[in-house]
Amino acid sequence: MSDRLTQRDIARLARVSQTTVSLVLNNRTTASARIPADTRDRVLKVIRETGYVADPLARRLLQQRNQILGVFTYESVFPSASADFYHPFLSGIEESAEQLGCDLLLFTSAPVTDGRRLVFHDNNRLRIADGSLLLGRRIPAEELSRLVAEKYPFVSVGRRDNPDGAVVPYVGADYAAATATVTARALQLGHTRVAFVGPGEGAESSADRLKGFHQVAPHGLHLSPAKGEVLEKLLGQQITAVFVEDLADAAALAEAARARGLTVPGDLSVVALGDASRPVDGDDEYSGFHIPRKEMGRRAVGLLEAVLSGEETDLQHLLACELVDGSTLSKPKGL
Amino acid sequence: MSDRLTQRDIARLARVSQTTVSLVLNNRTTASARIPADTRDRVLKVIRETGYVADPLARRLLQQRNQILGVFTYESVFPSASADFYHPFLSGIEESAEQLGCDLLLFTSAPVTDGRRLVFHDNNRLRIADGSLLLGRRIPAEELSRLVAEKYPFVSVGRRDNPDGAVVPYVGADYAAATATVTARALQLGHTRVAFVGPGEGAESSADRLKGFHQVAPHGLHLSPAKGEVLEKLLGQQITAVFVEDLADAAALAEAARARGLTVPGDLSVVALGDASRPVDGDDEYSGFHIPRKEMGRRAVGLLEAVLSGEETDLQHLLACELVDGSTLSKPKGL
DNA sequence: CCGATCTGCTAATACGCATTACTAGGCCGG
DNA sequence: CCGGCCTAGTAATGCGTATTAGCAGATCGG
Repeated sequence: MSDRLTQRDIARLARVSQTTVSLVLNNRTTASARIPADTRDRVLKVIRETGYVADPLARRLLQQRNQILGVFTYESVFPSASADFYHPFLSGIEESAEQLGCDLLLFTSAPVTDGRRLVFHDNNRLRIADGSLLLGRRIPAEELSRLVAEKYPFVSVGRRDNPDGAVVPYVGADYAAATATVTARALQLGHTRVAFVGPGEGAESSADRLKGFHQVAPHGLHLSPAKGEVLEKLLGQQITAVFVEDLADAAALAEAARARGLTVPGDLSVVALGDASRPVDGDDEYSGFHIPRKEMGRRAVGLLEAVLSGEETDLQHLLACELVDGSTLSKPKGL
Repeated sequence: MSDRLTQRDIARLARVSQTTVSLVLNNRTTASARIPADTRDRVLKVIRETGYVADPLARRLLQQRNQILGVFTYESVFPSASADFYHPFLSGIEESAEQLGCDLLLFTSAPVTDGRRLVFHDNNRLRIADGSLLLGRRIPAEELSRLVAEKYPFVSVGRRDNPDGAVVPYVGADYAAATATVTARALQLGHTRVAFVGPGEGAESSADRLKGFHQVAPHGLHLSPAKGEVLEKLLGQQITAVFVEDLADAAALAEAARARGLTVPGDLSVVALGDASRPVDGDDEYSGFHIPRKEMGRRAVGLLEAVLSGEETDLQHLLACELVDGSTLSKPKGL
């Protein structure tokens, strides 16, 4: 068995030129080039007999695009711990990429330093892809501004602050609005002493949530993440409803409260401002909201495709979160 | 609009020829063509500044390496249901690819038909990658033999039967040995009426397990997967130990048995021949074995790399499964 | 019966890259 | 001062395909 068949081989066998083979293959029937039925049939017969298939590489070489979308994650793509959290994003991305007929290139070659990757290193291969999706809790502003400056087509999954002058394309979740909504609901139920638990800064997603919280509860307490002592402080301040950035932390907090003999939501309402970044056991349904992760992935691919095909569209999208009317938020005791 | 950069662009910017750019990029220092340090640096500087990367398609067209490994999954890469099952494979693949400095190309462009993908379709892009890893429960023999015939470098994750005459490179798990071992253990404990639950055919992984089972328990019962009526049959045949292909099915069976007032393992020992293909709740630790999934991923990448660099090695590897001495296998009642 | 139009096809080219062959200029030894 | 050899590159070519320009022969209109 010799090497791969080419159009030349087919041409030779059918006693026509390579051009004719190509024309027949692609069904080209322009004014300047037409192939009569009998010649066409002769070529098709040879193609059928040999099982010839055009080399996709040579084919794509002539076109501008590669049909490859890059996926750059600022943490590992398949980390065991946060796998469950990132999975829906990737799932949505895969789904849309499949519909577009694009392959996904995971930039695993980017060296990991201090647990995170950087797009820009000495051998960055970003340009292999037509454009890329950026994923991760936090993305350094320099990276974003450089990407914009170099006109590299990309879309961030998750809202990012614009570095000076540059517009960062993204498909994010509207954490601020969702947090404001659930906070307002708690106030309506009669809670007056409320607290926010989480970093509230650093990543945009954290800042947005805190912002939404303070919009509705300007004097609400803000504590950093969850150890036993957080519970102490909450109780010391007679907090009756707590809003936790990460569902996993929320679960830990609820657990700790119950371990101390408190009831949830009776003594303490616990609201989760998103999904779990690590596995959680127990089957409470936490009040709060879910991040539309799969949809974010899908829409990010859609936006990237729009950018790549030169369409003029809004580059920044916020999707609504899905509110969850769970079992961990109720009226405060005594009302 | 910054069109994609080419070597010509780099050449123009660095005031050299395209050839020189190519030579610098590939570190060619043959007798006939050498580039002095200052010219080289000038070119490299431009490359760094522009972030130029060679077009992988054009590169592959000339039979070079790309530092891209393909990942072809015969089911969706990120399916919600079996995510947990496939995750460790991908995790291992990612880890090794990262060490090799390779990116991963997920062939999401392959159209899904009847829930599965096929490598060979009219626009297959396999050759963009240097070589590929194949993943999935079942891979059609035609696909494998065609891959071998076309001399495409690939490694299957999971043992595959060789199609006629062809040798399929793989890194698999030794299901037969592991199943034989746990079956033997059950017999040692005194079980005499044992059954195997699962397809036992179709995929190599199923066949191997059944084979291992029958090696040790030639007259053991074989039932197809788990509904309520499976339990009926088991009880009707006075089975005391059952070996289930899928941990998820094992869990369902144990659940059903308990619902009927039986104890596990008292009345019925339940052995899981592998990991769960879908989420399972309950926190039993099932006796049986685990599939060394992450290691399989790692080793598959290693084997592919060896193949790509032309090393002569064994193309077929079986890894031992990790035996689990869980809580669902004990002596049969009355012993 | 001669130019114009049509028919059926092919030669040439381009895509981006790697590679081979080759050249122009400098240097050295004899 | 001439032939050989080294240096630092470049021109040319080919990979397999799609596309454009164009050519030879047939047909047709006037």
